[in-house]
Amino acid sequence: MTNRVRRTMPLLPISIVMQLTELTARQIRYYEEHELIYPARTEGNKRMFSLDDVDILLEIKDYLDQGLNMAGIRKIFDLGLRHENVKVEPKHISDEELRILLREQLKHQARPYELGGFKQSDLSRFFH
DNA sequence: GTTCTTACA
DNA sequence: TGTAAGCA
Repeated sequence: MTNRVRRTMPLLPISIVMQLTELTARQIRYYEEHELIYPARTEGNKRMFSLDDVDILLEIKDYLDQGLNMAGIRKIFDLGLRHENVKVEPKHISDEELRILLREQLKHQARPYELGGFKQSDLSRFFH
């Protein structure tokens, strides 16, 4: 079984995802509504989330903590700035790729300081 | 008991 | 976003 299948396989009910991400059911459904995640459905119409979904939700939570609203988050995803992690095996990452990854990581970790004190309304200006 | 949709504050 | 109603 490929890793991709493992990550995209719908396995988790919303209750588990809530604990894993510390997001409310309302929020999780809201992000699905905005097409940031695409959970599968059971015969009984229950949502089933994949590990990829959880990963994306955790990333969304990061942006939320940084004060971004839906508009800002959507912009980041649409722009393809998403941290599409673990897509490559660590062994196959070249030194150059590793430098780029670390640079991106530092860039994002630095964001809280750069944006400290700003309110959601302020931040949204950069994503309108 | 849990999740779903819809709707209101 | 939280919460409540009415279902499945």
